[in-house]
Amino acid sequence: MERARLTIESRALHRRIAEVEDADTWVCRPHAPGEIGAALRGRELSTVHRLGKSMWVETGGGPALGLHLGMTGVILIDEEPHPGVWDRFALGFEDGGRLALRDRRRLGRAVLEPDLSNLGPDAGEIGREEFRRRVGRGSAPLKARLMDQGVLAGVGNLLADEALWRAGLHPLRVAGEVSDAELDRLRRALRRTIRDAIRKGGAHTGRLIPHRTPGGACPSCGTALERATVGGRTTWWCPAEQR
DNA sequence: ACCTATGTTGATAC
DNA sequence: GGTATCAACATAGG
Repeated sequence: MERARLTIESRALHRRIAEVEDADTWVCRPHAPGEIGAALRGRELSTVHRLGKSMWVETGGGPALGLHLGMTGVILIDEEPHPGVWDRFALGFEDGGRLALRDRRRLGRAVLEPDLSNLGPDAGEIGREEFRRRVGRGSAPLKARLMDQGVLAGVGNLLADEALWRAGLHPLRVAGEVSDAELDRLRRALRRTIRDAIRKGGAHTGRLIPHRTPGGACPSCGTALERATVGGRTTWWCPAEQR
């Protein structure tokens, strides 16, 4: 999502919106077709922000446009519409260019004035004390706690596996029983993981990620990785190094 | 054909 | 209230 934000920041700001493709009522829910268009036509994108996996674009006095990529969404600027039907939402600019949300699975969202009140602080920015307070509590598995967007915004399945592996912490540990020293270690690993992911282009660039597959081994010690469902998501970890 | 998987998240049930 | 489960989407692969 930070990649998408930077793309918009560098290539789409200060361009005037001439038309809006908002006919997909699933991706644009709860808006009716034409509603986003009516609100944004004639506006210019002024600034773009991100909190965790959510992004919003301010439109110089108009309503903010919230964008979410779901699992398969990507932001494209000035690209031709895909031959298929994967462009679920788009802004057409006065200069002839275009900003598109291309999303095969349609789990992404485009919405006016997005509600961000259920999100915790950004996972890459949170301080030590608040991280301890928010993550180190409850009876849920540590990984589930990490991925709870109300606790911490921005950690998805891959990032969680990668950060826990780097920190040497078992995903099934009870969150409330993790020590402060371990939480500090986890926060540092998570920060590093997020920065690396942003720099390299995504959470899939992590070191553990390529090995999250049947027969995969820990890239550090060679032990066969274990797999289970944790927090509803497929989870891989090294039984030798993560405790 | 049927079942599984997926860089997510919301509504719902216990 | 916190936690777990299922459903929403579309596609690919065994």
